[in-house]
Amino acid sequence: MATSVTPGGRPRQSGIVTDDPREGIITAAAELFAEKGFNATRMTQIAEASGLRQSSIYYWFRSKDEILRAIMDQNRVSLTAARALAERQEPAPVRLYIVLYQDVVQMCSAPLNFYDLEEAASQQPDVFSDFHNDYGELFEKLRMIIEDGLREGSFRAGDAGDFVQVALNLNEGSQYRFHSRMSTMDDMHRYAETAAEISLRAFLADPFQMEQVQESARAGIAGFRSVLSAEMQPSAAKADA
Amino acid sequence: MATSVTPGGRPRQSGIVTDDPREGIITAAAELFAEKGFNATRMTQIAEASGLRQSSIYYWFRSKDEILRAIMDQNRVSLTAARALAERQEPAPVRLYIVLYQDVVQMCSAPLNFYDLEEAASQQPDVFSDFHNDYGELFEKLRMIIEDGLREGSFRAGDAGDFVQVALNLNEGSQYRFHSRMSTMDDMHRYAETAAEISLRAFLADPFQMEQVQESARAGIAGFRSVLSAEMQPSAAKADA
DNA sequence: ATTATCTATAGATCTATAGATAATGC
DNA sequence: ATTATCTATAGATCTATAGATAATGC
Repeated sequence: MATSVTPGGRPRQSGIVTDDPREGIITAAAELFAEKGFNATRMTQIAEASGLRQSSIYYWFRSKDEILRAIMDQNRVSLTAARALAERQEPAPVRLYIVLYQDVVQMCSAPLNFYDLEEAASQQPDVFSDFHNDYGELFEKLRMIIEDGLREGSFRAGDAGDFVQVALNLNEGSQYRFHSRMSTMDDMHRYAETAAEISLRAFLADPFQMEQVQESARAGIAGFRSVLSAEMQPSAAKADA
Repeated sequence: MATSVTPGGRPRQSGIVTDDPREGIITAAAELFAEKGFNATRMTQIAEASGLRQSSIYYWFRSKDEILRAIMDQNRVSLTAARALAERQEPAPVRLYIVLYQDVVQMCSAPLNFYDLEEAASQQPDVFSDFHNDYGELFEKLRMIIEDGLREGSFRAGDAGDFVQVALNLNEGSQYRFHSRMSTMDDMHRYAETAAEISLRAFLADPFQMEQVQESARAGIAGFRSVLSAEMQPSAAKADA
């Protein structure tokens, strides 16, 4: 019902023709949200960017929030990585590095500023309930990995929950920076490595093992991309209800 | 002109009497901004909280932004600590720890979410120009301390600018967390120590010296409070122009 | 006369709805 | 008849201004 291949309808004033108006709106909105933030983006701007008049957006989406919701669905949190890694055999530090790295990459390259999402989620708990669930699950998975590491003796003594909290605060602070002043993909990946490294150095029982950890993690990430991209693509496969 | 001791004027509908309405508005606004953020706080709410009608605020402040500005002036960034420590004799790691710790404490206990301030500053560069200046200066002072440490050999090799960036991202991500879910003063200080420790562990050439660094830093912070409170109180001394 | 408040409202801005209109396909 | 757009605008919300009003002090 959503996706249509030109069955009719009044032509657009702008002349722009599209296979999938819904998708076009999502793309345009995502870009604008990334640039200005959700609240500061106007429906008029989204409409203009997708070649429609303001009110025509409401033919495809019930509200501005529903657009946010749709974008969010396309950008599932870095849970995928965390789920897969939580129960793997590799040493805890390597698993932790991979998840933290992926988390930064995912948040930085997502169209939405994490804090904006969080705000929307707390203002409308019903519509965005899975946001909190996902966040909670990510937190728990990270905690599990850290507890594994504590048991193995690869992390220094400390409260696992505190470790998770600090690492996530660093990641979130990082994505905020990257969202407000954009830079290249390459810089982003470099930075994601730095951020993951910082957390790990701070947690490792023997920080001098950092290089080994990083090396294994890099290998892991490379071998992991296939798994991730396989699980992350349902956005392309979904259309109508 | 601002401060007045009841010289007349129409009585308030609320009955509430104040020595210094301006100050009352600032306090009420600060609390609301902290709770809901700047944009989500309404002039009506500020008015209600200070016992006035909405439009009466405009007798004391030209605009909502001017209230923000006034609050900001009372809460000078943690530059004070950075300035004082940048040129001290103590080892670089100790100085870095102290500044990072103070930075977290200051931002977490400030009425304003740092990111809100930053947004206001970038939307109105003229009114908030010193915000960017201060941020730049803090960044530079931190870089200097880290470069000192690199020269001394107390930090592992790396780009000083990257170190500063990561440490600040962690601190800012932390203050955001503390601003959205409030907790006790005690928790905050404990957390500030954790955050400073994380950055230091990640930067130290020999992470096993962390305990010594922390011990010296704690002593330094204690002996430092007098200096800080002496320099931080001009907010009390300022009244009219 | 001066000061500090009040009430009322202009004016700006934005989301969302109502109802008209211009295509297609039957 | 159905679909997808359009134009027009209601309705909500918020900041800021205009002008009236109620105190004080001279």
